[in-house]
Amino acid sequence: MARYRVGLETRERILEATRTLLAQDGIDGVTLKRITATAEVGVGSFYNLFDSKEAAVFEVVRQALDAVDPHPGRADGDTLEELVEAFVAFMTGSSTIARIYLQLAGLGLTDAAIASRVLRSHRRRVQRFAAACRREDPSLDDEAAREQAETIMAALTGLGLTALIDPSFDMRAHAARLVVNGAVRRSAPSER
Amino acid sequence: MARYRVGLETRERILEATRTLLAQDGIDGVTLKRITATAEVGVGSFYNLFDSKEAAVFEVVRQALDAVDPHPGRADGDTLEELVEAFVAFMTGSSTIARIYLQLAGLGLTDAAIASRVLRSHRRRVQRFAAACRREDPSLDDEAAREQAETIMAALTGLGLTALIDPSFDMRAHAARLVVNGAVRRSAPSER
DNA sequence: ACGAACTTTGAGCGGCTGCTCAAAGTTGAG
DNA sequence: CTCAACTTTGAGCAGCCGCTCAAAGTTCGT
Repeated sequence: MARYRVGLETRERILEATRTLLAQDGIDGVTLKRITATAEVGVGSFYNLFDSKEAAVFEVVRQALDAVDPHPGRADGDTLEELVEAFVAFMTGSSTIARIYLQLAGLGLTDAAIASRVLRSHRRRVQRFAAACRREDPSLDDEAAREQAETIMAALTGLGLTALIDPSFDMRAHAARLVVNGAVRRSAPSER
Repeated sequence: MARYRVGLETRERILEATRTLLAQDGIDGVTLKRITATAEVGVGSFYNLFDSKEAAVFEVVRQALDAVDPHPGRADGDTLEELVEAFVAFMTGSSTIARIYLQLAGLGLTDAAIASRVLRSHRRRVQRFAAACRREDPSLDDEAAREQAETIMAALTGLGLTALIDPSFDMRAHAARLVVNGAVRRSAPSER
């Protein structure tokens, strides 16, 4: 849509404004008026570059979901520690985007379109974690590795949510406990 | 506000309608028109019984938060298994209320008023879990028990979120793994 | 420097929002 | 049965929402 340099810059300003407002005030705080005011752009310019308000929000959200994965290029290689650390860093460091990510997951509870986007990214991440689990403990079969990955990821998500709501919560310490003697211990004794 | 029998019944119908809509369509799906239409009540009647739309939503939400605690009367006594099972049952069983609960946590990310309500209920629950942890393993000091409780609760919240978004996710199995050989194992070896 | 392609602008549209209020109807204690 | 207290009703208000469009301005290959 944007072909000239100025158009692309305006597009970036709009996305940046949308991202800021999403993180600051949540999905309800994002109105067209506020986006265009923050981006210092006329309402018409917005519709030159995006089909709808929803389109801009989705674009921000897509970028947010992508940002959760460390080393997206490296096909295989991240260790479990790296993956966990990357997730913790994402939650505690770039809390702006993390807030969007978690609020999105919440919205997925009642919006099927959002849910499918969240789930797709979630499943991709489960695979990365599962692969790391198998590298850590080759005796695991595919299914066990996947289950272990689901558990650790769900736990990390919950820890992140708590950390963002409660500033005094030390997510890194709790995540470390999970990994060292928690759900993803190296040699799972697991008797049923 | 409501003093006559009919008034109380209308109040209940409104709360029920609000609860249903909140769970079905999320916070954005709840409009005054839809509430009053679902409850089969005039708009004016609504404002006889509630100060604002927000007041009705908060009331539903308060009830939802209270519903997370099992045996609220029993001052001390629930075992860790009971607490975990109650949380799992809440998430998988009464998914209507569970959805409200989790979406509320998401909203707490950007709304300070909601955050403080969520945090208060969260902290109360941490105390119950921590007490259960100490009963399980009396060698724990207060601080260690609290941290263990925070970890297991955050993990359970994350598992619940995943379970509500992904219907194929078996929350009970994953929660069991957490408790049996996970974050809350009975004798914490914990070397740093 | 020309001029087609691209970008900017904001008043205004239709629609939905939460909410008010005066008039009519219902309840239930005495 | 009486009647004050309580409840119901919905048209309508002010205000915000996402969005359109025609006119004016800017960019940049030629």
